[in-house]
Amino acid sequence: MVHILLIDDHPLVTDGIKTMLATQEGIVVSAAAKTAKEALNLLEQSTFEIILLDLSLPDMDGLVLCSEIRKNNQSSKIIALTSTNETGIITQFLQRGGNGYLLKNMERQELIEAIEQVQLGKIYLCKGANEKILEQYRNVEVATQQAPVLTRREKEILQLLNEGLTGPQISKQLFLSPLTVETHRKNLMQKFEANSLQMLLKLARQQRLIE
Amino acid sequence: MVHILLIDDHPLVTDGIKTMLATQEGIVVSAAAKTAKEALNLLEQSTFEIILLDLSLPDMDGLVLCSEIRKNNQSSKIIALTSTNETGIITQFLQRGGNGYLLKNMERQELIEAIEQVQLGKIYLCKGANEKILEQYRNVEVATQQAPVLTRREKEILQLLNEGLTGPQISKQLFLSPLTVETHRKNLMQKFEANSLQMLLKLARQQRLIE
DNA sequence: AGAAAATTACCTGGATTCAGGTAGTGAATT
DNA sequence: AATTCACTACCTGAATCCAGGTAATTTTCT
Repeated sequence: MVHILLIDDHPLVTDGIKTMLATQEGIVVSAAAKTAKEALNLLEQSTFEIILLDLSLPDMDGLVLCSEIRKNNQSSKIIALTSTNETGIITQFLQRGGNGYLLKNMERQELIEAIEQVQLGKIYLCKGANEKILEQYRNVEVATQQAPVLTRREKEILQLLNEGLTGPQISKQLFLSPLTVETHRKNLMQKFEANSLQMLLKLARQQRLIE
Repeated sequence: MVHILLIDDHPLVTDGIKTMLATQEGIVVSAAAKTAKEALNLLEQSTFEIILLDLSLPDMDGLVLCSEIRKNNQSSKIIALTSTNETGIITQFLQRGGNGYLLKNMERQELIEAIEQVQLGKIYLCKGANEKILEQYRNVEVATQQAPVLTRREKEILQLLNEGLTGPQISKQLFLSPLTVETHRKNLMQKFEANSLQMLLKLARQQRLIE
């Protein structure tokens, strides 16, 4: 049996969802909260496989609540309920460990599909949200030149440079001479035709070699 | 009637797809090419609503061919056919103007669904590809601390630093003393608690203040 | 086995960054 | 009128980066 916690301050929405799921076998709305505080209390007492979370709550930002829930609970699947598709919200929600994103005017069938998908460990986004995410890729300019071929060591050092480490710090981490790290850095910059570390990282990022 | 150009050097695949679509009303495979060269020739002579493109061709990288096709043709919808789901390939394909991404072992139903979706101007990704894209969002850590408040000048300099300019280069561009730029850089690093330029840019990027 | 590529390490010297200050000017706020 | 903030500019000294090399050892490929 899949147990659901419903977090929303609009009775209309909670009633609607309860009705949608009433006839569905294997799924039961076993608790409902009108505020973030209430929800966190409920989560201390019991566990739920699915959490349906309205992102606009009276007492706390829904995104923050999502992070809070994730802090103490890695297993529950969190599905956001919102009224609008906004790229920034969607990406932030995903970053905070959300599993699904639905508009409140969804169909019954979509809700059930979403619950099933996230149960399987997948991410479910409603059509609009999915498209917003994909659109982001369109506006990135294509790297004009070929990405240079890097050796294993070079990739490794590029990675560490990108994490903000300095040459000497890297040399300690990899048990290498600082001079060796510098040689690799120099070769990287030559391959990318960069003349500063920032430029190197910027170019490598454009080629999707890091981050 | 939807006209399809099929670009693939494996007879098995082209035959399979032709068979899949033979019984489908409103869709016809009206040309097939085994190489990129052939494909480009065909595209000079006629236009196609849909282009099914194998990304591993003998004479040209499929991604490059995708860009080539888009250069002279904004209206055709390009659907990639591949054997593997690789994040880098998927994102690059989308950036180069691709519209759909399918694995070669797809079902007939999925192929038709994909063709319909891209015809409507949407992007169709096979399940695996969609998941790869979404996974990317997971690995971005959420900014833990508050973004510091920056002054106008600081934002400006942060921006230029991010573009890969060095302190002295910025000073020339803004008609400032190099020492002044350095002061701003120093203040920025203090505000972000960074101890290197890369770290500063990394943190600022996490806070979505740049890029 | 031999060639090519990768990895390691060093040298020199100039440029830039980093960290710790101080200080004057102008604009906005209280 | 006094204070705060942003912007400007400077000083010192150490650390790091950048650019141009050379060179020995190991790994990888043919």
